[in-house]
Amino acid sequence: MIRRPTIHDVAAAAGLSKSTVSLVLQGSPAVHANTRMLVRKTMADLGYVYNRAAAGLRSAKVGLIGLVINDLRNPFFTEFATSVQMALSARGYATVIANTDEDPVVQAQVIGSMIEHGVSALVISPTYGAPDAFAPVQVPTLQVLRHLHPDTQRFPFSAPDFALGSRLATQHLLAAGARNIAFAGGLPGRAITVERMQGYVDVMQENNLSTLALPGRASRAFGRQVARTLARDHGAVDAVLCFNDLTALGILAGCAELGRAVGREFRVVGCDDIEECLQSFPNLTSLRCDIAGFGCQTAATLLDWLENGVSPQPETRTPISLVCRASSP
Amino acid sequence: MIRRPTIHDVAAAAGLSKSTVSLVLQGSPAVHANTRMLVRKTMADLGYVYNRAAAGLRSAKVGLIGLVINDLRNPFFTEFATSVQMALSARGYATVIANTDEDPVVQAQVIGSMIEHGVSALVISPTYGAPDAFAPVQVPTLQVLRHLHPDTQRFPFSAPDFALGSRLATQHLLAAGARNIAFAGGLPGRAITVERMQGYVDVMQENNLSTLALPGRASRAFGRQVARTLARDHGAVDAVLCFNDLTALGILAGCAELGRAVGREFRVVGCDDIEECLQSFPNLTSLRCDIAGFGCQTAATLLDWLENGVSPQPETRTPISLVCRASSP
DNA sequence: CGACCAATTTGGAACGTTCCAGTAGCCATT
DNA sequence: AATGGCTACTGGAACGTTCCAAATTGGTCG
Repeated sequence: MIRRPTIHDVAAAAGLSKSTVSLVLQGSPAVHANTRMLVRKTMADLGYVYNRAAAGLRSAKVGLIGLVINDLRNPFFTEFATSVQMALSARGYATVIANTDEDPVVQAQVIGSMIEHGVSALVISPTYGAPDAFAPVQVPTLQVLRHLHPDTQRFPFSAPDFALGSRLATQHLLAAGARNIAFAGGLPGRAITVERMQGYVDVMQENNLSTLALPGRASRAFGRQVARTLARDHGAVDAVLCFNDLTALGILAGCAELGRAVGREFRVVGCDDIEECLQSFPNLTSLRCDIAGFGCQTAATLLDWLENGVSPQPETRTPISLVCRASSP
Repeated sequence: MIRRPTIHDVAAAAGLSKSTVSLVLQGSPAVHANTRMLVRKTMADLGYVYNRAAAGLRSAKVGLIGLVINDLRNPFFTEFATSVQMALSARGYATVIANTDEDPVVQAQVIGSMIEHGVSALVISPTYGAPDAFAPVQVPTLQVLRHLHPDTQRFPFSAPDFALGSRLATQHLLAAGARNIAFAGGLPGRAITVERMQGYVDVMQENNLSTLALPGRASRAFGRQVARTLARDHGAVDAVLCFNDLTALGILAGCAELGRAVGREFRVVGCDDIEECLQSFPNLTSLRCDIAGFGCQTAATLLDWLENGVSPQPETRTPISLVCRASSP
């Protein structure tokens, strides 16, 4: 493995000074077009590659952005992470992605490591139970999807408007004729659970209907279990609104297993509108929050902050809409 | 945002030289225990954070590892990527993850960007159609899951033994009584498709049975379409072996839609054994390749190469086993 | 007491870039 | 012919580490 050529080698080969080569790298208009071309050609000939670490040392910006995700295996977060990463990549930034698996210890470690690597900014979808996770952070940081740190001035927060979403979904179910609507999934006590339930609770109360919450891990396995629980203990329930699509898809699987039809008699609505909603049977009604768009927007906001100093709004809510499909006709 | 303290500041505050502080940082046994403690304490007091970029400049190793994935949205690859990342993270390396979305242009760009960032090594699950993608790579690089670059001496290859897997699956279906077995999914002509079909084709020929291939994108949507095609045009087919689990799950959804029972009369087998196999209805028989374990092993192999100079085998195949579930009793 | 040794600590030169304060050359203006 | 103002380029100091050779300390031995 031979030493890779540096700016000096390029300069020497082109008969110029390293400063001129550096200017070319930065696209400075001060260098003559001919010189620029000569430098470019020399670089290509020598197989020169830019060393960002060295550049960052001097200019204190490395073009690296950290993305910390609490559960990367969940397709909702995968979609978010990939869209952020691809948007950043298109703007010339590299993304360090890390999965914390909802573990505060891992999260602290990962954030520390990213800071050591000199990331210019962070996007964090935090794990609960680690309120001090943001403590060591000095760089611009966005908290997304989950509102953990109270100081949204320092750590602007953005997420889809889940409360509105569950309101829309509940109204839709009522309009379709359902009366005994349950809410399934979401660990009890967590802010995100409260938020995703909010609209449901409000609308049910406005209509003097009683609520039924079945809290639990927002997974397929739990959804499947919910299908059984409902069939056994809550025969009157005629619709379920779910914390997320995974739970809803689990319920669909559970109903298939029990031989229970989903549709007119028993309606299921998910949340997030992951791609699979279109591929399940029956197709799943869901709340579309355009997570890919949300990811792109997150990337854009961050770069605007980083490059142009435009401070983001302390709190942003993006729109959410209901996509009606066969699981709740 | 104030300048963060450096090794010099720590040294000054502790009344020592920067060299001593550096030695402490590297855990050198040459420094006295008391001195070490003093330095540690001073660092904590000042809120010192290590600057890896600067260190890497001198020592030419940054502790960054690049992970390039062709389709991060596919749960199979997500599982792989997260397990690699978490294994590396546990050993103190940070991981730059990028999704190429099967786009050779994006792939070339992200590999270039990673090299600029000075990654110490790369793990690439490559996109087809970009045979020169590895050209600019000077660092230790593993190609995983897909065999693209022929020079496995330079770019060692490892993957589960898919050909063996499809052999096992086909034998299982034959033993269960199926005779008209189709193979669904996988883009025609690609090495990975040929490989995943290999065992199927071999076993069918050994038994003088004719094969039926239904090539296509290995997605849920395609699987669903396959279910329709089979019902309409190939009534005699009594079992399907799939390129991957997504295709198989799509078939399950398609069958549910058509009201066709999956089980004794019509058997479905997937490949990869993603988590969802246990949550589908009916539960999906699949080929377990322990992708999480494969990810950990990949990380271990890479670090062994990087840290101890142990060159990996040019080609490694990891075991694969059949997990029999309700979709093919 | 001087020499020698081991255990610690230290100063300065890298590493590959950017940034700043120039310099050189050229042309137009006085 | 001197001055000023461009444009294009340049030399050297910085950035925060690591690495190496060398210096310092405190013993021990003859």
